[in-house]
Amino acid sequence: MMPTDRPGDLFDRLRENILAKISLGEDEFRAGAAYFTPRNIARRAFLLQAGEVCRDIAFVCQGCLRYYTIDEKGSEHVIQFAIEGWWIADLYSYHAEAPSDGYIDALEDSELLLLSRENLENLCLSIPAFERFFRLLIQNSFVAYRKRVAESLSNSAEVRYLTFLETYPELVHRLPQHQIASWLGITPEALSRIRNKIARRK
Amino acid sequence: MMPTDRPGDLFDRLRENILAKISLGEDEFRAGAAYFTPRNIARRAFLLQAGEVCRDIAFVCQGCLRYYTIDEKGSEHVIQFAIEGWWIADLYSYHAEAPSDGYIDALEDSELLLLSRENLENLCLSIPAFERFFRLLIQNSFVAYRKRVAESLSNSAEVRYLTFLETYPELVHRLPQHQIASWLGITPEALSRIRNKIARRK
DNA sequence: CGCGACGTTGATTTGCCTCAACGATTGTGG
DNA sequence: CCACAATCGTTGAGGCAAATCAACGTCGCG
Repeated sequence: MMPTDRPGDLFDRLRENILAKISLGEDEFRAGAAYFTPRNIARRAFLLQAGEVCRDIAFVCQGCLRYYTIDEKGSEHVIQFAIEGWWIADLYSYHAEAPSDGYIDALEDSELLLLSRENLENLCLSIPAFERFFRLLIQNSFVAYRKRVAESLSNSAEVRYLTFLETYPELVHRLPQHQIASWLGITPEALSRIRNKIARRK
Repeated sequence: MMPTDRPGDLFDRLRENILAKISLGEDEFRAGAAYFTPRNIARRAFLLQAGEVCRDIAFVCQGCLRYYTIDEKGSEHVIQFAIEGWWIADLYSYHAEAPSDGYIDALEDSELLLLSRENLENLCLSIPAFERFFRLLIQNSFVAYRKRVAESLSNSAEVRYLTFLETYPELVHRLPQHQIASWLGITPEALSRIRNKIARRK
């Protein structure tokens, strides 16, 4: 079904997300939305596995996904979470068409809008405002990762956890603790003790 | 002096850097180069200090700079180095026109080409190929930071140092060891012991 | 020359990991 | 619908990597 045929709830969230960064007429938005492909994905299912080329950028309409890597000892390391209103992909693999070194899977049943590389290309050509949107999107992601590097160089696990609580309050009660621990770069046991310590202080 | 008046050595490196990513006629390049301002900076001098707004992106023609933050205990943490052919700025501050939380200073006497925000804007408007160039630049930086996050989550200081050696061999003999230690997120003493250990192994 | 910057080495401490065991909850197949 | 397994969070004991604190040698430079 064409998005122009119905102002579907799926696309409402995309519209909101895009209009927050750039200004765009409803006609242009609908034309742009046509480049996206809706897709549902079940909890624990993979959107991307290491070795594959990342074919799509995913916009999360509903649900929760993560991008993570596995090291040579077999441990998972969460690089990114994505809930409603977030974008997720392995951008390196996506643009270079090179095999990804990580995995994207769903932590909850999720509804996505996918944008393939060819469609992104055409979308940006036909509606230049989208070029600007995606530049801003990458720019913001870049800044976020740089902050994370600075944070991890400067602070203890406890401080990093407190920063996480402040920065992503909507994630705290939604993610299993061991996933948060992985994102922080510590073990679940360590996070448990940190939480215990913080609770005792109050 | 206009860059069109002489094919100055300063701009040679910029040309090389840009042509490596996009294709551009010599006329367009010269027109673009006119938006840049040459600037020399002495060792230990600041290009940016915390609290200031980052006014320029710097392209390094010659020399070496670093971007770093200072935590509440007064310790420095190097986020990025930049030698010839690299770009450096606090992009967040630059685009948001918000006060920076870090410092950029010169580790060696350096020659730079500066690009202000207004000039970047005009440059991209007048020569669209530059818009693409800077998008690619940010994209690559983004990917590099993401790799660094993954690396720091997965590996010990020793492995991270070995990765640094492989990834930036041109930096190893040029930077003081305590700067490398700071970039790795360890103390100079720890790096000294790691180097000692590696040397003994061989 | 003398001072500051830099790298090294040693002794001690500490933050986090590892391994192990244990409840609580969830989910699933018989 | 229950029984059993798997998942998740917690707690304890012991170990290790890196921090901290301190001392010292070397070099380069004003």
